[in-house]
Amino acid sequence: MDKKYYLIEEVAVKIGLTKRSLRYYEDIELINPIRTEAGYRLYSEEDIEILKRIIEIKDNLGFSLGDIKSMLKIENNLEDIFKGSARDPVIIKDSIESLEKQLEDIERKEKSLNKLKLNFRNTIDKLRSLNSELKE
Amino acid sequence: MDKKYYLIEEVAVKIGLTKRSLRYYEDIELINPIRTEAGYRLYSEEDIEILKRIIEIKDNLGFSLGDIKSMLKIENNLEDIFKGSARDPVIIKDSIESLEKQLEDIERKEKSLNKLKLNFRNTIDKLRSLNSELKE
DNA sequence: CCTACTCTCACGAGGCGTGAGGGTTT
DNA sequence: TAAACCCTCACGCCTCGTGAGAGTAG
Repeated sequence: MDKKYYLIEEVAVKIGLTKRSLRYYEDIELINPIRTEAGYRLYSEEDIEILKRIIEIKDNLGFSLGDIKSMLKIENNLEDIFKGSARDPVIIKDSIESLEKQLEDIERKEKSLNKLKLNFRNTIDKLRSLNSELKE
Repeated sequence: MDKKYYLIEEVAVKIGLTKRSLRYYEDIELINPIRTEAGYRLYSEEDIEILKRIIEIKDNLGFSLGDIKSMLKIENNLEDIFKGSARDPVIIKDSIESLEKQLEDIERKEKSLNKLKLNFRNTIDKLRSLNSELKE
């Protein structure tokens, strides 16, 4: 099971961030690529998937890199739990609660977004029919 | 048809912004309350509704005040169109296009949000069943 | 006279990076 | 030697405000 790894430049090109930003994302602990002996960053496929998710969540939704960092942290906790290394019921309970809170947040967003969407659709429809009226 | 108007302090309390922010929102042309002779801001019920929407869109969705400003501007254009004072087909066409672009944006957001939601739900479910397993 | 309003100038925190410069690896 | 990497320090821009101070209205 040998893995493929990528240097920072390849990753930058692949996902459309600057190398500088990739280093920055590491500074703020969003991502943690392994290193060569000499200290060169080596990004795994998995790292790249995470980066793509980060970009999607950041660009398409209203989340800051800080928000995303907490999400990822929770995910890491979960991995530990599922792996069996952290089956403390208290931790599990806390995790569930934390996730539920975030889920509520998401659902609130969804509601607002839906309202906005209907609003837009409505207006577009009205405009369209006005447009065809005028053409008659 | 006499309207009710509110001074800045009342509005601030009512909707949970500072007076300072309300003035700021006016600076950046999000809102435009009328004034008394002496220059005091007078907010109408309608202004307050707009402010509430601004807050919802800003807090619950990922939109900046700048984004919101463009949305409101488009809405104003639309009012003119519907009132019949701007029935230029070109303007109508442009408005439709602009709205469609924003709608696409919203739909993209919706998709990402939905993905995120499913992800969260899934994880919560897994955690819950793990939790009840452990209790046996 | 006190309070609420007006304005303007300026500052500030947080988010998201970027640039330069000097050193090391391939 | 050139190109790609490393690090650190510092700066910059944008957003979203906030604070202070001086003047006017009720």
